[in-house]
Amino acid sequence: MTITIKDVAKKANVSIATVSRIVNNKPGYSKETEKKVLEVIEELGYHPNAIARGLISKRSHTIGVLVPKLSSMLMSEFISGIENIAHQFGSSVIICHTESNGKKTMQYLELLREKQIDGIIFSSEVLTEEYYQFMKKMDVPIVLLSTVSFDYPVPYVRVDDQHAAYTATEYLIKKGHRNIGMISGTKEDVVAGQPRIDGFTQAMDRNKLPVTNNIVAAPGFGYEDGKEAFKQLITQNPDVTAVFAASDELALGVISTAYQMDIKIPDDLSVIGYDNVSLAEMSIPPLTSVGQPLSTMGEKATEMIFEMINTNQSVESRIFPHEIVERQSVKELKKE
Amino acid sequence: MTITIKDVAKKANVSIATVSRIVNNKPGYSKETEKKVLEVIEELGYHPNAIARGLISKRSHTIGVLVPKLSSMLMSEFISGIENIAHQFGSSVIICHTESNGKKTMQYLELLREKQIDGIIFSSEVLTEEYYQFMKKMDVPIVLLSTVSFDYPVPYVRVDDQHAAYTATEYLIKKGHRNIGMISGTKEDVVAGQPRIDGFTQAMDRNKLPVTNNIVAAPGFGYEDGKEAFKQLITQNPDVTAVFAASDELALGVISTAYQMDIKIPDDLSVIGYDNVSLAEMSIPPLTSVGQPLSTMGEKATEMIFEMINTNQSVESRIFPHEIVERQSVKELKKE
DNA sequence: TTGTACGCGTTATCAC
DNA sequence: GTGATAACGCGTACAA
Repeated sequence: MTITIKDVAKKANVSIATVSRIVNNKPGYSKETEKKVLEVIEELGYHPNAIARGLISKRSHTIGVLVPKLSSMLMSEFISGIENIAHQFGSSVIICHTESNGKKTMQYLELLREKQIDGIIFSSEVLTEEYYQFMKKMDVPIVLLSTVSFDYPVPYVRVDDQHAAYTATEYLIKKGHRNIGMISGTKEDVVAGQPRIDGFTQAMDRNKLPVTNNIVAAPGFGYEDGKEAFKQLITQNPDVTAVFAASDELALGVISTAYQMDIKIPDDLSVIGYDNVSLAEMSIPPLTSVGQPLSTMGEKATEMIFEMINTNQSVESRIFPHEIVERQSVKELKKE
Repeated sequence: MTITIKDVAKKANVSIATVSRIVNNKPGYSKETEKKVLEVIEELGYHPNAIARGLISKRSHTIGVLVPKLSSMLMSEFISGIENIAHQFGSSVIICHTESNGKKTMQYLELLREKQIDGIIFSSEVLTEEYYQFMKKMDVPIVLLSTVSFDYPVPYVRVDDQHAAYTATEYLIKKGHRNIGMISGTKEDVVAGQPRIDGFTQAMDRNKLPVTNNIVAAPGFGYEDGKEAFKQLITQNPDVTAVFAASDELALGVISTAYQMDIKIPDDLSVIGYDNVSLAEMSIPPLTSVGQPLSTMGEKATEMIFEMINTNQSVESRIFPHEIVERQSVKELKKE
């Protein structure tokens, strides 16, 4: 038997309306009745039922977050920021790990619709037509986190991947490297794949450095992917002096493989990663990486959701700055 | 304007009762009306409102998960398993990162109560009196994941930490090590601290190996903690040939510091970690570790929650087996 | 300042 | 087979 507002009202000899006012700090009651009701509430251990409230207010105080199951390092930092802000706004967060599987994503979206969530942070895959149409019908605020949409007017929070890749490459070049390899994602990946490749080639081009057999596209962004890709890279281009990896796990893979091949990092080979997850500092040697303010980005995305909820109009997208976090995996190459 | 069961009923010229029956597959309607109603549902794009349903059924189809903000590596694997099963049961998961801060934990518990969640997986800190009493009043199933309670009858899912630590230590001893150091958690930590220390000393004792200055208690289980602790260990006991670290991150810290001190792993020093998170395989050299079936444990805990919900009675606790995952950070010590 | 009564969207219990 | 109608727990016009 859960105890309800009625029980309080009865015991306090007031109407449920009065109790409701007091609970919600709406004006319209005397100090005395307040005191009395508060006492009864305490005595009975009454607590409002958010479900019943939600039915009226049409707000569930819950937001949904769609993230890919992979790359959990990245996501846990995003989620940390998201949850932090959501909690400040008195809302909770439902995490949906989509394992970049279209079907499961749709299942989750249906779940979120049923639950009447107040907003969605979409951080998986690309925003496809199917997802977009579905969410649009749900009629709740959406923001894209570290993802892009093709043609739909959905605000996003991310870094400029191409620019970041450009910066990383140029960093390597400034350190004196000429023959630089890249372990990239796939070209089909319009978020973390092609743009970073573009940034890389752009930097190489502007510095009049050839890009012939320098790029190996890994099927994913994981550690094993990095190992395999590096083997291929070193085979097709044995003279590389530096590698730009499109993720930190990828970078760890190359470091590991290099270690096995007795290639010293950074003496024989410089390596720079991407994302600057906590892993990076734990690497041996500590990994220089392109840092994104992951937690902050998660926070901003969440703030945008609530702003959209409260103002009922869209907000501006936000590109966050990236930075090179220098550690010890890159070495300056002496001119000869 | 969300469209409701009423809209469907009106348009289909039936009562809302009939629509409800059809939506929920309750008997009591003809094939024809079913067809008609289904068409209207499709046409209008009607979807039941889980909040309204929850108000009646008293089930929110949501479970709450309390996890510490730290040790996110561990937690993300737990959560993966939890979410997987929860989704199979048609429920969603609210994650609450408690940052092992008593106040925030209570705030979250209050949030979960308001939201009328159906069950709680508690995986932070120790289950204190305060938490237990609160949750007990909520009157929902609870299971402890990788945690213990003092005296309360709450089912749990975990490994036998003491035994696992014993196994790890004995593994090192079998490899010929005699002077073995341990980087532990704090003694006050009755979950991952003292039990692992006990397992360690027990193994040492049984093998008649002295434990004098072999143990350094780190304040936490992180990378930096490991670095600091190892510095202390190597100072107070320069002859250690092997180290048992109470977490993988701790182990990475010792490997890193050892590397800086030009101590070769595993040639000069063997290291074994604990948890076997994904990090372990990415270490250089790959880290031998005591593995827990993290994802499976999360799954089991969740299954237990739903069993308790459905049967309305408690379930048995479950101790999962651990295993030594051999990689390359431990070397057999030659007898002299 | 306070109470009455209706509605939120749904399910369940009756009648018919 | 089908349809009113009363809950579920709460917020809020409106009236008093």
